[in-house]
Amino acid sequence: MLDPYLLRADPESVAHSLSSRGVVLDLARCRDFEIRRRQLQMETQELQTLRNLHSKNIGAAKARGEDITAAKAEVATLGDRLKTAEQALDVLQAEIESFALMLPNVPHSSVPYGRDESDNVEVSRWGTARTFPFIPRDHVDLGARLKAMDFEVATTIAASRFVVLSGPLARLQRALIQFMLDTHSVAHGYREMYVPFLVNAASMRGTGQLPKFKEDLFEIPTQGLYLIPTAEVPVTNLARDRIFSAEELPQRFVCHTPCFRSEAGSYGRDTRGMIRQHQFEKVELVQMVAPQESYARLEELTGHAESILQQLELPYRKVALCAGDLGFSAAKTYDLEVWLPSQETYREISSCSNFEDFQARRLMARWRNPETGKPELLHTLNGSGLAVGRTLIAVMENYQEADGSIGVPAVLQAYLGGQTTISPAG
RNA sequence: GGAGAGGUGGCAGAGCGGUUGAUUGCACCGGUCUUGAAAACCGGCGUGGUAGCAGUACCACCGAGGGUUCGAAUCCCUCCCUCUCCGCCA
Repeated sequence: MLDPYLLRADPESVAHSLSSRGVVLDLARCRDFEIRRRQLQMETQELQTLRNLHSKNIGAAKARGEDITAAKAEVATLGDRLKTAEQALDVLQAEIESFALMLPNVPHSSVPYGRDESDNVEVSRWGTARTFPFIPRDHVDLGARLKAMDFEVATTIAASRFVVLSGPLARLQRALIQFMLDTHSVAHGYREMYVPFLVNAASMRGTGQLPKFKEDLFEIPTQGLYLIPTAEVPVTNLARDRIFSAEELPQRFVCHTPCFRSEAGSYGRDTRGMIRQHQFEKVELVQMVAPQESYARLEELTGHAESILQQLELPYRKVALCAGDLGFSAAKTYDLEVWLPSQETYREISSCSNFEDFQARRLMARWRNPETGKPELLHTLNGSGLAVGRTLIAVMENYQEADGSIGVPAVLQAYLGGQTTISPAG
């Protein structure tokens, strides 16, 4: 959520900032909200003051043993007027809030200008794509030859966009998760977390999935719960309604969870293979930090995600999202894109964002600023470190051999009991 | 699932219809004393909002939401959560 003061005091500047991401702010509506809110609130408070005054006098009179029936009659109509004013104010404030909840975050000044994906700016590249003396297969073919990746049976068990992994690929996926968790917790200093995979509506609102993106979620209406689309939701909500001391920051968490997404808006896109599934594994990095250091932390966190790709020796590039391609809650985002030989292109495998105080305001996640002594909103960040399903694909495709076997990256061999290759025969 | 108890400030814990935003203790911050520290003593110490240049004034908040009342932390209703015992269960 945007700063309500700013929205009130200077809606023009908010409108200008949002226009860079193609969002038009209804200025007339903002001004109308402000005028009505101010008037109703003052009226309500005046009536409350009056009522409190009368009630105190009645209390005092009663204590003196005086007759209070006349005084009571005098206040009789006040209650109704107050109730009317309070209700009108409630209605208006709810209207203002639901309006504000639909507004996306303001892009940071360093975010490149642009309308969509094609305007994103490549920041760097790492590694070189292997040249194959044969035509590289995609992960679907490779998985089928290993008899370890089955989309058809998943459809009979659940629906399309699910997969069943077995044997060496199920184990390889587990090895990737272990490797990522170990790296981030031991080498990078994140605290490993295990959290609920179902969360309530308040948590979804806190990180920005609700109210605007309800259709992207899997919902359990009978329980009032939602399946998490990313560990970002439960982990960031650890800071909800909390005030951290300066010494407690930064809070840094790493968490592996399955992620559930309805992919409502992507019919027909990436229908082949494991690129886009309703359920996938992800290791997520989350930080809660003091505002003045959040952009330095974004660079750091992105570097932590990059180190996984580097250790797996997977070629990738780092891209700064342009304003028009930014997610709803993000002020700045780097995407990491891994090289997929079968598609001869880079595909997103991690998304690292600084949300500034956008999520913190919804969450009431704060820290006590030593300079002011006051609780102030902190900044939240997160990034995939990495999307495990897509990492599995990338390893399979980049490490494949002509006979359909797959080399095991050196850093994963210890997690596979020293195994160096996965082959169809075995 | 059955039976009971309870949710109050950073923590502990009073208050159970009136001047209580809330006794007290601990923690925390400032001061006196001390060579320094501790102890003792004095003072301060929640959050959000409205008006104002400001000092300040006012409003709201005692799990959440409704209700009763001139007036609710205190009474009533609904919901959420926690604890204890029994049952069931990975």
